Amino acid sequence: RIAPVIVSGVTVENTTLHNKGEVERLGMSIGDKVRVVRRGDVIPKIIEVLGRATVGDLKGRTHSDGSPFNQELPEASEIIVPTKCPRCETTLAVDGAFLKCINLDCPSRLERTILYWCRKLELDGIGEKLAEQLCSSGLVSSLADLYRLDERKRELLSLDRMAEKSANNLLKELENSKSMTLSMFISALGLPRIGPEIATLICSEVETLEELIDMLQHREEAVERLVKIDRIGEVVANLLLDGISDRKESIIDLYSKIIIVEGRKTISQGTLNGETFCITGTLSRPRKEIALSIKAQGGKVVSSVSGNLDFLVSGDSSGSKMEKATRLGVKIIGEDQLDDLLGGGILTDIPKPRQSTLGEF
DNA sequence: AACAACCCCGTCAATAGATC
DNA sequence: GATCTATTGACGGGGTTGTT
Repeated sequence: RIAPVIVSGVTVENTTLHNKGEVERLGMSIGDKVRVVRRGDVIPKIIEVLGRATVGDLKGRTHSDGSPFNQELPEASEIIVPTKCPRCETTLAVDGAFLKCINLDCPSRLERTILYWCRKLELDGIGEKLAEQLCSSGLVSSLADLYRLDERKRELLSLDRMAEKSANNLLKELENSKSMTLSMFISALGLPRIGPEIATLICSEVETLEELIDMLQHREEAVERLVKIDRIGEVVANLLLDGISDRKESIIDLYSKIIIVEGRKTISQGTLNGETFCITGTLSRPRKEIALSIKAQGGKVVSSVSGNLDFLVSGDSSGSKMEKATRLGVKIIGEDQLDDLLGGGILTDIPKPRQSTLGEF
């Protein structure tokens, strides 16, 4: 945490140091004065230590809402790298540049697992606070427990800021997001390095969870089989198998609570077969909608510009992506041209918006 | 009715590490 | 060595819901 400072228009009070290496590189201590910039005008980053801060440095600082910053200047002291998880006291393990808590039952990890699952499935309504409450109240101690909340509504209602309406919304969200493809299921588990892309690749080879679990029995064969998939190497294969194996019971439990649906095999049907798109700037429709239209035609939507990108779909006031695309010679198109590419399918391919007003009255 | 708490979204770059 | 995936991170605005 830093004393509030205005950087390119916003008040910054928090900024990450990422890992131990970064702290060492900067040679930083608590109580130092630092220079903060915002990468891409968004994420704050400390780029330099400017020596010790003084009381005078803190004069006249305000939070973003205008209220004064009253915190004292902390005594100068070294940053102590933790050796134990601040939450569960488990000894931390070094994982590359990072320190990790390896206790699968660590409450912090459970909360993150829940949040990750919900975000991946676009299950709205569970944020940090609720996740924390669900866990600490004992209502939820595994992902599968989320799907048991309907049986424990009374207890659910006893949580903070949780009354009838919120509870019903939550239960409905849970119910509505029960169906998913196997690759969704796998990627939403949040196993390290197993994201949507890798999960999809795996599902092109392994068709059911049962099959995957059976593979655990013959480890070497399993690795061999997975490594045959293009872009999957030994490391990822082992991470997947370990990840599943470590959580086997709870994954099976969770699996029994949800519904696996067939993935769209027709995914590459369409006019945009295999073309990649990146969307930037302000457009006339929500990004999500545009992305869906593109995908419906077999196109792929990525979040960053690289030399391999086929099209940058650019709206108004697009920033650095535009610049990068120009530099790399990526074709830049507007919404009109995208519509042309989509072949007028644009209106039929997007899912119906929620008809909550007109239809119901 | 006013206020407070919470959640979601949009914004984007920079890592580290894996794979080929 | 080039290219890709996955992940993280901070803030403010806007919407919804709960509480006073």
